[in-house]
Amino acid sequence: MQDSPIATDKKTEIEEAIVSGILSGRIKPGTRLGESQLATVFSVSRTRVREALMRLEARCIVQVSPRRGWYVIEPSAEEAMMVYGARRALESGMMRSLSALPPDGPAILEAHLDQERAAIASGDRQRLTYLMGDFHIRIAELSGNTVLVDILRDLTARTMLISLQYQSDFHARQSHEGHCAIAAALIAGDVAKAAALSIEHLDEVEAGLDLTVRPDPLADLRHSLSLPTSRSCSLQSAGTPFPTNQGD
Amino acid sequence: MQDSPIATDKKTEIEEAIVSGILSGRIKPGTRLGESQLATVFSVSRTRVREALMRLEARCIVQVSPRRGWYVIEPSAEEAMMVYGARRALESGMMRSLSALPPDGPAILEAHLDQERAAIASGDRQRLTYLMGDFHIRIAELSGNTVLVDILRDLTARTMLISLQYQSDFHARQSHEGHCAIAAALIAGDVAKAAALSIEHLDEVEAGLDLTVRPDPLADLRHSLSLPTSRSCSLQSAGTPFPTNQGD
DNA sequence: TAGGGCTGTCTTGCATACAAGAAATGAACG
DNA sequence: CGTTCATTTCTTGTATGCAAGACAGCCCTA
Repeated sequence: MQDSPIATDKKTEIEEAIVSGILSGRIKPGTRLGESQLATVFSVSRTRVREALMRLEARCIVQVSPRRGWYVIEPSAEEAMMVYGARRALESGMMRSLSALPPDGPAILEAHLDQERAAIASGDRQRLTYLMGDFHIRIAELSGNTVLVDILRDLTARTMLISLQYQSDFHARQSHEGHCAIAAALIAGDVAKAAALSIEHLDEVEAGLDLTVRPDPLADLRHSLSLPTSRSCSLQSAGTPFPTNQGD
Repeated sequence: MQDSPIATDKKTEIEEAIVSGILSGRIKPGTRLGESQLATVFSVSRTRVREALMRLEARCIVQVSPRRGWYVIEPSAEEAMMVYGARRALESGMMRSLSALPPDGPAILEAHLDQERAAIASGDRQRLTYLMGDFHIRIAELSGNTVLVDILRDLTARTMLISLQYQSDFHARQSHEGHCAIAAALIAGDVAKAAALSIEHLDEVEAGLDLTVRPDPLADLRHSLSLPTSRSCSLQSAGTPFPTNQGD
């Protein structure tokens, strides 16, 4: 039951399924999201699929090319830098506001870090990817501010797309250590240090990207040729085109 | 030209018109937004209206009550505090990242402050309301980070709804002075001071609200009775139900 | 008069049909 | 063989129709 994640109400089912796919790295930037295909997969009419896609478009997660199709956003280098910039501003500011951690805060952080360690040990990369992004959301949750959580959730989804597009290799251990340092500072109550570490951490992750070279300079051309992106997207023709139940 | 603002593409026309109405205070929290009415006003079918409303729902600006109707969000006191909290985190973090202002930054800030002064002098409250929120967006624009701008734009719209619902009286002069101080610190290059002033400024504005008393404790009840909110919303029966062209 | 149920009306929810456009295909032609 | 143009197919864009539900008003009853 933990596969079809949360399984919220009918209304946001499709939206959440797509976001979940992105968050766990199953759906890549540039993936085509055909209305009819999704309608078939979810056994609904195009109307509801469109509504979900519209909402995702408002969240800057998908994009429609008029009369051509819906595609998961392929963030440009500029957009990538801006997303990281926004996260630096938001998260550092958030840290500074976290002077009083809730009583169970340390335990929550420790539990999450344990999960990260377990994922590293087991080599479950999809889960690790998800956890790495989720750490920051965990912290936002500690603030008790759901507005902050929602904003950060969207930024995390976009970050995931950026990583998939520009990250040459994933320094899981380095990221994990960054998380540990931030958590330690927070638990120690040193919010200024936590803020500084957050900026540093995001800088590191951003530095791990290769933004100077476009990962797929022929992306536009490929689109005109209707080739998915660089590799197959598996949404196009596979028997189970939308593996929402994959992963943990 | 500043009335029907931007008048972007056909696709976001309805959405932007509603947001613009909120930003200038013409549309109040709790206002009912009937699909058919909007469809008539914009001379389109309900389909496109629904799409616009869905996008606005994703931005936490409107809300649908199943089979009853769409309403502009009436932020709860909790949500109000969280929005201000998010803005404090975001804006203070943003200030600290603004070490290098663009060359025309000071001029832009001064020009905006002049507009605020002019609006105060002329007593054009609608325009003043709009400008007060827009100041913060101006600063985000100085960062050159459109991601930040978009996030702050949505938060500003929500802030506007909060103000309309909870602000007993509008201390325009005090807010203006806060803006002046922030601008001065930014121009002087003292980002830490600008960050501190931002938090202070938002605290002041939040303190100006009356969050302890629900402005309309019977809101839910009224809804069940299908009375708009507390007063008439003018969208229901007026001849020109949706005055998008009103205001400056 | 107060309460309960029925019915009419108005709303959104959702599916479907068709229009409009883009891109791929293939044929004709130089 | 390469190019151009018509056609065919596939996609989204938009409107419309009908179903489902909520609410208001009314009548009926006790």
